[in-house]
Amino acid sequence: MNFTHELVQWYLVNKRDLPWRNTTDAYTIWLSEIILQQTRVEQGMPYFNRFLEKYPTVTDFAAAHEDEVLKLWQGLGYYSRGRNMLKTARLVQEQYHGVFPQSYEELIKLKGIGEYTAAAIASFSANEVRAVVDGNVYRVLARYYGIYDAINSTTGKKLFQQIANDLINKKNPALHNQAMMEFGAMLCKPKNPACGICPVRTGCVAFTTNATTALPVKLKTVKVKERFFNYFLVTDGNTVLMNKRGDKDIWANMYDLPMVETASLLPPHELVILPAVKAIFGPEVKIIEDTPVQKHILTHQRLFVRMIKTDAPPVKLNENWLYVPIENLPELALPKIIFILIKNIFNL
DNA sequence: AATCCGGGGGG
DNA sequence: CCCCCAGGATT
Repeated sequence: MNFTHELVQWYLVNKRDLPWRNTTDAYTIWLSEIILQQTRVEQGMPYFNRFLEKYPTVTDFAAAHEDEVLKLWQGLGYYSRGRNMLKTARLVQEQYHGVFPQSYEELIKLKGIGEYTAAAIASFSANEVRAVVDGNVYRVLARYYGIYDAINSTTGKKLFQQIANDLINKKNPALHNQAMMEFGAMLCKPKNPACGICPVRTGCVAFTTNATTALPVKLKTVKVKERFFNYFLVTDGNTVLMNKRGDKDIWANMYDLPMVETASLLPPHELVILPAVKAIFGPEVKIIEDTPVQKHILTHQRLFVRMIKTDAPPVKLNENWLYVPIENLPELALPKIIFILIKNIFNL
């Protein structure tokens, strides 16, 4: 038996029972694939179930409001996935009359669908012969063939895609793709791969040359920026002043609070004399409470977040600000760190 | 080609 | 602390 045939045999015995594997409905598969981008199966699973329950068809999804989608997406991260899903659902409703495309050529045109996702939906829903290359496949191929080209270089990506294209089983591409990914996720793991029980280890270059920890090769990690978010809690006990974020920075179109960003961590008494703060609250800002600074880690940023409670209403309201009744706070899509702060303050 | 976009889990 | 996760869009 050859390499890929062995992996399929391994898959048939060892596969997990995942809900999106029991359907060929392109909409359902699309839902799962977007949710699972850069996301572990265990983390995405509850979101998949909630989305499918709330939006059983793409027509239901297309009728949603963006605030509602982002709320449902809350906590999962990479929120552009949710925003792009709504755009795509509406386009599918309008231009495809609610019938989700199944062909790679149509899928690749849609927002939020790249090479991997188009190949995944096309193969799983219609058995189109398209090889998926995700993080698992990169790792399996790099190790088995001993490929040291970086998986995040342009030439590396093309090389791995080409190899995957050459390997794919034309009789059953869906099964082949599932097997490649599941094998990478369950056995040929990033750390401590289970080489001892691997059915293809004798043909694996990484195993026979003791190079599993060195493969795959990935180019430099980007440096992390530190940012300092000083939030202001303005509340009269009934409402809270909230801010709807713009579409440029992190957490696009989600809700947080009025905030002044500083280049370093300032003590409260230095913070309140900043021009940016005075422009909002006037010359005198009374600090009622100051929460401990919390560190919040993102992929490219380290956030230092604090919240200062004041009783004085702002002298000048930003156009993106609105007073929200406290009982309505659970309806807003909040970034994780804001959700935690709000929850602690109002015991929600 | 580089950079940005979250949050969680494992070692 | 560092790396990775069923990646994609933007510049």
